[in-house]
Amino acid sequence: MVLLDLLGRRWVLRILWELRGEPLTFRALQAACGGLSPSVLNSRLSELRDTGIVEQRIDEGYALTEQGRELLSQLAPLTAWSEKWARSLA
Amino acid sequence: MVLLDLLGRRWVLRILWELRGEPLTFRALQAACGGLSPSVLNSRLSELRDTGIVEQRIDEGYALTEQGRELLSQLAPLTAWSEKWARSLA
DNA sequence: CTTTATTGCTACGATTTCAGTAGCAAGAAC
DNA sequence: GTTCTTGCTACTGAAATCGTAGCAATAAAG
Repeated sequence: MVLLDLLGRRWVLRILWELRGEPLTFRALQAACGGLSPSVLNSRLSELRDTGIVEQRIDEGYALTEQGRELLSQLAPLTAWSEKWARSLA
Repeated sequence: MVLLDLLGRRWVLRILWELRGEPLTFRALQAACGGLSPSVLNSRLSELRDTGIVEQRIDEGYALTEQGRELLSQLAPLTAWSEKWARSLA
C-alpha cells in the first residue's frame, strides 16, 4: 500500500491531525507538533502537497485539501478506538 | 494523540497491514515488509507487544491481538480511499 | 525612511535511527 | 552427527531527524 508508506513516515499523521481544524501557518504548525525541526516539517509539507493532501493558501497558511479532509474523516474512528486502547494500557 | 505517535513510526502501519491475514513468523514478516532489518523489526514488534496490539504465539508466529484486529478494522476504510486517491494522482 | 515583528524557509553540526549483512543459539528433521 | 529453519543480536556505514541559527520578504509602527 503506497498510502501506508506515506502515512508511515514520522510526523505525517501528526501533521494531518493538527490541521484538522483551521489552517495553520508554518510556524504555528511547527509549534503544534511540539517543535519539530523546520527542515523536516518542510519536507513533509512538500510530500503532502505533492500528493494533494495539503495545500498552501496565501495569507492563511497550510490547510487540508478536500481530499485531505476526506482522508482525515476516514481516520476519525481511530479517536474512539484510541481512547479505549489507552484505558486498557493503564 | 499517543496513538498517532505509535502509528507514525516507520514500518508500524506496514507491519499491521501484513499481519491482517494469518500469523507470520519473524522471517516471513520480515520478507513481507520487503526485507527490513531484523533489528528494526524486533524493535517494532516489542513496541507493538507492549501496547497489546500484537502477540507472539508459540508455533504460529506473530499475530494481531483482538485489539489489534479492531484497530486494523478501523483502518479498513482507508483501502477504498487510497484507491481513489491513487487514481487522482495519475 | 528606520525599526521591529512575523513568517516561510534554508543551512549546518550533532544525534538518533535505519539499512544491510553476518552470525549465533535453539529446536526439529533426518 | 548434519542440515534446516527460526528468532534474534551485533556491527558498520548510510540516512533521517533534532536543535539551533539565521536570512529574505512582508507588514506594521514609529
